[in-house]
Amino acid sequence: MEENLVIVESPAKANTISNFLGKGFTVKSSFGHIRDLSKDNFGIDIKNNYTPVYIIPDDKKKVVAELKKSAGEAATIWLASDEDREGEAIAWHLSEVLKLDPEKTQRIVFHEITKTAIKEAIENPREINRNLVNAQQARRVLDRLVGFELSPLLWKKVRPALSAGRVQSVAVRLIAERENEIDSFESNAFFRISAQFEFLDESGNSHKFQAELPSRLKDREKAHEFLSACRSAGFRVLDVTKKPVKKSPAPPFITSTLQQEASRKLGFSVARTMSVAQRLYESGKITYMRTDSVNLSKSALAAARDVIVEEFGKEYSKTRNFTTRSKGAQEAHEAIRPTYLQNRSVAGNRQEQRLYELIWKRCLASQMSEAQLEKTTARIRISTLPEHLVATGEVIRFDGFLKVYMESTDDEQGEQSSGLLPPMKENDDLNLLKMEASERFNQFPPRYTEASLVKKMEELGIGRPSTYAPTISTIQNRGYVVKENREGVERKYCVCSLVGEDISETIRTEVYGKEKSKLFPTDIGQLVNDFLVEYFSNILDYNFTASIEKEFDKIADGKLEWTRMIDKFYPGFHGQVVETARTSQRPKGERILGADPGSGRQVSVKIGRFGPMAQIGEASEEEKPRFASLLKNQSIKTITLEEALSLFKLPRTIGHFEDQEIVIGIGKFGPYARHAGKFYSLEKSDNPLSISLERAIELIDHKREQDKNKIIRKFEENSGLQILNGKWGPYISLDKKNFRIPKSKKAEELGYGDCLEIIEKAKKAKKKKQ
DNA sequence: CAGTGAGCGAGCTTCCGCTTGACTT
Repeated sequence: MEENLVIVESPAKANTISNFLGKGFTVKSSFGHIRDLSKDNFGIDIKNNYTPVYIIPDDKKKVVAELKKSAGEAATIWLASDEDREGEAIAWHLSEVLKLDPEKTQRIVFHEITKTAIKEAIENPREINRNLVNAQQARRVLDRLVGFELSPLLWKKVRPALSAGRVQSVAVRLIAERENEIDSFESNAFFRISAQFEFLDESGNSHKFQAELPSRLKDREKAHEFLSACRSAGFRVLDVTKKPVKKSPAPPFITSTLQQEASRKLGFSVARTMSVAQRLYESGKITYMRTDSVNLSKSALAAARDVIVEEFGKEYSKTRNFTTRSKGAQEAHEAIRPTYLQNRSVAGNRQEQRLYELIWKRCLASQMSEAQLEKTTARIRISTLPEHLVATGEVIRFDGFLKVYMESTDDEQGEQSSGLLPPMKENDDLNLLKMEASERFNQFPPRYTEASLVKKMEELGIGRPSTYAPTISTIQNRGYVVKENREGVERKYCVCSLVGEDISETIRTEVYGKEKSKLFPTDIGQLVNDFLVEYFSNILDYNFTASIEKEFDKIADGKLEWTRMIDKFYPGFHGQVVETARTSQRPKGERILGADPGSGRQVSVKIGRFGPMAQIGEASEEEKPRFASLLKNQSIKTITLEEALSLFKLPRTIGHFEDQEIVIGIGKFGPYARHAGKFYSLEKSDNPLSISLERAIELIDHKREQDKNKIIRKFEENSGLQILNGKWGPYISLDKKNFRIPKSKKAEELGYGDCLEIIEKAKKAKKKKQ
């Protein structure tokens, strides 16, 4: 009989700890929470003082059974879940579900997975903190009440299967409001002056450098005035100042910063980052990847120091302890770092290697010296004008942490780093080579990327390291938000230049507004957001989470009873829901675009039962209205009358191919081309209103080619049986029912009998399950 | 599997945070 059973949350952690503890200890994992609220009747007995009704979900029954068995065989059970609200709740649920004897049960915590930390934890056990558990119950119950009251209201008022919640609805709000800001943004033009100078040093060597006018000029006229005044001017150095600047490294990664940097530097989505990190964690290469703490263990600090001194020298090492700045942080784990800092790279696929290297660099850099820079500023006097031009240069005196890592920013127009300025001094004369006044425009506020949304959510204290990626998936799956690229738009701008005595003007073009992997609200997202903000401004408030977190803290401190807190919130909120259900109009987001030139009837767009649609005429009129769905990339907010009218031109015949006509239309699955009774989906870049016959034929040929490759084998014995190539590899299809091929078998080598055997087995297995 | 947009009513959807595999056509 094993003497000790230790229960942690993650199986990978269980493995590591097991090695530290050795004989006499069995370490098992709970795989996170083992119980949750039932889905029936909120899982809360509201009338009975909000008593939670907990159940063990089906996929956790096996784990629980195993833990029960092990617990029964152990003399002492050590509950070693994380030291935060959720972890404490997990410990409590374990003690309840496993019916643990308090005499035999110990609660322990550790923040880092090292032998000393664990030994220390075992020597200092404590009891389960019921106040902390109650804070978690309050959190859980409140989220359930909000989510399960608001979502059905949306089913009733907007569309089935929608959802709303404390976290996701605020995330959607951020994106919707940013889009509104961009819509109402007015771009102003102005002019910027830049000049290229030549400086001749004492030996007569020529140095060229760039200087700028710090202020903007209002318009083209002012730009011309400025250049004219400079035509016959002399230029002289007014003064040169040098200033040392220090740059410090960023703290090591936590979940949110890892997601941001992997997005900027590697182009990973947040979900990709988390799944690659998970693999690195499971193979023991990095510490836990869902964390909000920037803390590093003592052993990691020592290892970092050793590696830095060895690789770069003593002067590059500077041990630092970072403090966590985000508010809601619970700090149950270390920062994300390599388990062995001496490993600069690891085995694995390309993505794993790149992410690991990023983590290694960031962690190491955090323990390195500041970079020392010298910033030089030269002011240049213009003999004919009171304004000064300014040239700046920056040189690195000591690179420090920059040797391994530089944090990126979300700014798309990065500052151009200027190098060293020429060795000029006060009153030196300069030759003007060229001066330009270039038209610029102020930028609309940036749209969110997945990663910058995570950053914003973290600032607001909304969501947790374990939920950032799933939340972002949810709001996309519900159709509130889409991640898209946008083509930029060409814009002309004016450049006036002064060379010698001549002032000339040219018009150039640039592309602006190009977007890559940005989050856009959909029509339904905007509609739902407007509705929720109107009727539930308290829940959608950006500070809602922060203010209830304060209450949870009071509960955790034993100063507030959790059911009292819920009772202060729920009756009012429930009344709000009932009242909104009774009084609010079904929101349609209708917009009237104008009149149909043909019939004079009203043309409008709105959200219908099946999504955004355009409509000619009104339901009240004698003649029935005509309807057409909007295209995927069109929106109720921005569609024009002309665009709406052209939707009614579908379906249309665009020509003939193989003696049959090709008809373009929009169906259940989007735009299609129909030919000889078969349908061919148009691609995203194809516009159904303007697609050419050639392109449509290309799509048909392509599809035919694909279908040819799809079939791996056919059988004479039965034409309904085929081996096909699918998204997840080969599979067997029998009369449109599909069956998996066991991994041990090769698809090409399967005979008719083999297929039937596989099908029979699959059918039997299915019966058994039921 | 590609034409929908009236209204009714069955029965379904849904939250946030902890964790991983199982599994899809």
